[in-house]
Amino acid sequence: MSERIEELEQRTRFEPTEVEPRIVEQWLQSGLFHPEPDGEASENYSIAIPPPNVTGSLHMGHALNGSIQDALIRYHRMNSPPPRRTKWILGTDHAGIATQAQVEKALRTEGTSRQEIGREAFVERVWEWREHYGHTIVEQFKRLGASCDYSEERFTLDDSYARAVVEVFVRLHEKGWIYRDRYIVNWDPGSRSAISDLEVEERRETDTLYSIRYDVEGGGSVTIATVRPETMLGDTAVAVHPQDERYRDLVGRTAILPLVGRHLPIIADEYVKMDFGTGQLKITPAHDPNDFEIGARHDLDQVSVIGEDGRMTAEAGERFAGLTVMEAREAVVAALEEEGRVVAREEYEHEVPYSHRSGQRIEPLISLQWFMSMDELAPPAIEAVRDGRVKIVPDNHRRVYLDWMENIRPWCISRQLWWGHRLPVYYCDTCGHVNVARTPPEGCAECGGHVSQEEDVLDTWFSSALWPFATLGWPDDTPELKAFYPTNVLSTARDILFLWVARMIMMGLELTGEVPFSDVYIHSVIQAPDGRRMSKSLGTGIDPLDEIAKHGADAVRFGLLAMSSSQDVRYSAEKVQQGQALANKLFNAARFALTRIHASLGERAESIEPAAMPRTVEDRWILSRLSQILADTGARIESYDFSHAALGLYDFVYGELCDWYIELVKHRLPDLSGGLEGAEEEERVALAATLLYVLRETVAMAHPVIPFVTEELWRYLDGGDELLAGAPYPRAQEDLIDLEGEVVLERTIEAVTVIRGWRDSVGARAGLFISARLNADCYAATSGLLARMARLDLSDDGQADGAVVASIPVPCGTVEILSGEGLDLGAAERRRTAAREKLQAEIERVQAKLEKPGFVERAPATVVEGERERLRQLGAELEAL
RNA sequence: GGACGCGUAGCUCAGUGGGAGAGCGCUCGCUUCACACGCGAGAGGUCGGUGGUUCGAGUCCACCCGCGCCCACCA
Repeated sequence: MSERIEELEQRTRFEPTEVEPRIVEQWLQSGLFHPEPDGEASENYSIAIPPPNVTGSLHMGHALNGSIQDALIRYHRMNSPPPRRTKWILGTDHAGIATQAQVEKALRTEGTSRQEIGREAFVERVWEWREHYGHTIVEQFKRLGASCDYSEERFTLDDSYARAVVEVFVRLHEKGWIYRDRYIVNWDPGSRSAISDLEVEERRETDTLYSIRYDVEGGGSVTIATVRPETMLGDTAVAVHPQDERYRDLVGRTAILPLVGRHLPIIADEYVKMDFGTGQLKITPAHDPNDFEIGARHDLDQVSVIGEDGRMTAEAGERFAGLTVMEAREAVVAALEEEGRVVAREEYEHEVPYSHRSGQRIEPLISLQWFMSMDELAPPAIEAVRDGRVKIVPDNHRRVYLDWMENIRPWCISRQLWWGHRLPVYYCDTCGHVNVARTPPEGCAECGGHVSQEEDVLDTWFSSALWPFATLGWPDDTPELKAFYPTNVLSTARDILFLWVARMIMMGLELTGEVPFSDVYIHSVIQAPDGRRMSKSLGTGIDPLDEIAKHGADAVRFGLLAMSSSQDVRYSAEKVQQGQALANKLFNAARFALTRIHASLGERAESIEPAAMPRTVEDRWILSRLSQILADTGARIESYDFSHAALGLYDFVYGELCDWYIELVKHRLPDLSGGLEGAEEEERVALAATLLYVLRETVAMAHPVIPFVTEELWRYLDGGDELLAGAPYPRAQEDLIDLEGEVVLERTIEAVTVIRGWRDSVGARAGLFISARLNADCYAATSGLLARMARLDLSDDGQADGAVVASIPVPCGTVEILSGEGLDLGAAERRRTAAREKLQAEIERVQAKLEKPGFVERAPATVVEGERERLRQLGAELEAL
């Protein structure tokens, strides 16, 4: 036996920690993950990874999406013709707010702050941070076995990427779609920046709803309700509904704002609900998005009483200026109480906006920001999804996408941060002209005066929106772009469908004229085992790297794919264990086959080529099953049905290959002992070739799901130097499908199961005191397999000795169990009775069905005949007992 | 207020209008010469509820109950 096989024989289990680092190294050395940029995108396959935050580390979502994308990439790489140009575009996102927050936190522990060290030093610090922590997650992707193109790692702040960002900004500004405006925005006091609508999260909270009486000039009063009394300081009107009979007389008159004394026009606007509260509404254009709109319609003043620091401004008046919003609320209520203006207060449950980034409560306020209009960008992106150029899987998300896109609003793209792409906007210090330019201008285009660049940076999602093409060298017409753009699929979780996916589609169409990907696959969100959100702060997080260390990357990948579905799922440790078991099982099956073949054929074993050479019914069966699972697995991966792809592999390896096929053929490969006859040797060689063939195809088939164990086994099964990652994906062989062979084997399996059950129930020891007799058909059909599998002294009709203890009907005929010494016949009788009762009940059920009025007339003939046949069979079985 | 989705074995979940499934857990038995990350056997389900369509419903329809999630400008 060769050294290689001897060494393999010693390894009784698959040890991921030993194997994985070695295999990763081989893959990286091979260059297989880096395709040369040749050909057209239509003939190549590519995926752009959703770029993880540069300072992030691998969490369960990355691990799942990594497993999904890698399964797709590996499958398509194996399926593409050499040189297998399949590219998984890799890179990280600078993640403005998140990264800045981390570095700020670090600065705080050093007792300083970004304000203290200044912008330049701060940005310097962030780059250092990035150098230090920015590659962690990429290394972690390697541990998962992700076959990204590591040789070309992108970063959304790289110079070339920044060029793309500036180009886009300038182009869209020239078109008039990017503009500057004073508008009410979601102000996040936590990050001291505006954030987009999508970064706001509504939380249900209970507050006090105050009813406050404002006097009306010339007599009378209005009563308004608010949960935010502090904002009354910024009221500039009171509104009622134009059709509201009760208040018709009030419209046009003037209310007096308590505490402040400001004169508030009483206006009519259809926004006001007549049936809610008093039907009288205070209008605060500077601190409420609705009021802002109403204010615009009626040309009302905007009085900003809350500042960007979350404190009351001077405009709030001396008594309140400088107070926090909450302090101001108390103070305002107290002051109003004093004047006797609070007429009611009640508990009130409502939605309160919070920043998704900082967790702080959003302060809507008016601010000068940059916006991107969606009016021209959205329609083509809607059309692309409507007409199927972009397919969203599963398709129930299609509607969600379309609904959102059809009601899309301008996007606030400026952020008051330091970490990110600074807007390519240069304000003239002299004339105030706004210069927008690809390169910093020498001076103002209007007056030649000195210019200063905009302080704000762009929303991170602005640069992310360009990801599929900016990573490939756009705006230049590079070979990479030609070879890999558009990409094939974008795989992500639901939560960034609008934030990112929709924007990529819009930007892709506008800037490249093509959809950035043809499929969007929306995968599950993995929750903690108890159903809560998986999060570090809740303590519900499970670290995928811990799981990889414990169970191996194959196990984690298998588990994640197996548990994923079209909806959110709870993390299942069992599925990971199942994956670990599968990797080990496959390893041992291959190990056994290889060592047994060598033991059985000696030198000859070295020269056996894997090939389908069926000699027996079980050979025909496994080849047939193999061909079908090959077709199924490919189809499942292509249709993003990863769960069934993974579980189907498990079922095949366990339920068919190992439990039955290998068990069935063991005896045909006895240890090399005594002389080998020529014919006998040829039979063994044929079996060895078939067994190796089945294993090789199985291993290759499973590679996209469990790449490590399969790559490890490949060198034993293929014989060449080629890595499995670069080998062709096995194809289903139509001519090996053999339904007749399958039927015979399934019958055999049923018979064996029955006999084993008997032996188990009577407590007989293996092979002792029990034998069985088959009728002739049954015996012939199974070619004696039954005997070996059931470890019985088995004979065909009338040949075995002993009294008949039981006749067991199996699909191919009847098995008679013959007694021997030591049988517990009482147990046998009990079992027989139970079986009889079960059969009787089943017969009655089927009879009732057949006798039911209308069944015979209306049900399809095949169904009726099937039921009758079943009844006959059940009757025969009962008879036999 | 709208949209989408989910209630199937103790747990996590598959399930195509015609005989209720898997993994794990549980019980019993196996140191059977690949694998105890293993092998064999078994227990355990009024398929959330009520109606309807159908010869036939876990599957289709309606309503109800419970749960999740997304969108949304009612103070």
